[in-house]
Amino acid sequence: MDSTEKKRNFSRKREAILKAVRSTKCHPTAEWVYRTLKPDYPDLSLGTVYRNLAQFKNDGTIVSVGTINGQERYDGNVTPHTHFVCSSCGAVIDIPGRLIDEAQVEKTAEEMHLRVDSWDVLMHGICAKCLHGK
Amino acid sequence: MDSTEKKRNFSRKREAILKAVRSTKCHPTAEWVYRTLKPDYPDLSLGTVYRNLAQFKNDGTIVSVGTINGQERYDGNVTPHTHFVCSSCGAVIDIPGRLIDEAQVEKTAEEMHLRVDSWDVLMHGICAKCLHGK
DNA sequence: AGCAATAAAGATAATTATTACTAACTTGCT
DNA sequence: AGCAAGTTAGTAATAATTATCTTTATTGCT
Ligand SMILES: [Mn+2]
Ligand SMILES: [Mn+2]
Ligand SMILES: [Zn+2]
Ligand SMILES: [Zn+2]
Repeated sequence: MDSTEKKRNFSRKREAILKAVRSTKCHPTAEWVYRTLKPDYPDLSLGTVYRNLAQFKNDGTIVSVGTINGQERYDGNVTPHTHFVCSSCGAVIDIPGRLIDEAQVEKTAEEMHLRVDSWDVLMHGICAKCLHGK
Repeated sequence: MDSTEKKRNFSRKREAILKAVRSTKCHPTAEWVYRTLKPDYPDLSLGTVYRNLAQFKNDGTIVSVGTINGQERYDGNVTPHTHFVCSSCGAVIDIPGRLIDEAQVEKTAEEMHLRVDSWDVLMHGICAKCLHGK
């Protein structure tokens, strides 16, 4: 048995939080998850959302896109893909594929004596909606 | 003349801040710049560092690597390159090259009706120093 | 079902990075 | 030197996230 593994009880709210993150493509913030669930879970606490998101991120159930405009953005889609961030409205949009040469990453890692666990590509620019005036 | 352009006076401290960012490969935080300059500029204020870094970033004089462990990391090297973040010690290390297929980015941008201004590749893992026990 | 052990949550306080404010000080120009 | 506009120090205010602590919920067992 692994001494680092922690027993985890079932939690209705934790399930709801995971479901909420997985239900959207908007790459939500903790705040978004909180606001979304609050009507159905009136006694939900923001701390609970933060705590569980951190937990899910920690064990790889969800992933973080990074901090955009001061807020961490999460993603329930853990299959590797690329992200685009709109500098105007802050939207985070999925781009299919990795756009990167995996073999070259491996080579670079070896050359520089690094252990590479993951990588992400973040594109910046203006989204279609913001480009079209409205 | 462009009405958006603002007159800017010379400032000894602003020059020092830029020089400090350019002098290192550590991808410093505002705090690091402040601590580094403080001995030579005893009345330097942290707000001044933040204000000028934001300004430099804004007009492209320096660039931001993103927010790592809650702190924005800057880079005086504006030629496109890749970054590696050590999950253990937080070091940000330069990786030469872009590792990405520029033509494919262009194609994707057009297909999805996005205007892509820039992109960065961020690798995560364990750095050489942390891998070797110490 | 009742119960003890412990995990999870709610409420709130604390922390931390960053931004805003304002009076005093510089700079660029005449 | 004298003025207008830009910049700073010092400090207060924000805002996201984390920690704490008490209460509640879940689990495994009798
Ligand atoms: Mn995504
Ligand atoms: Mn760099
Ligand atoms: Zn947009
Ligand atoms: Zn390291």
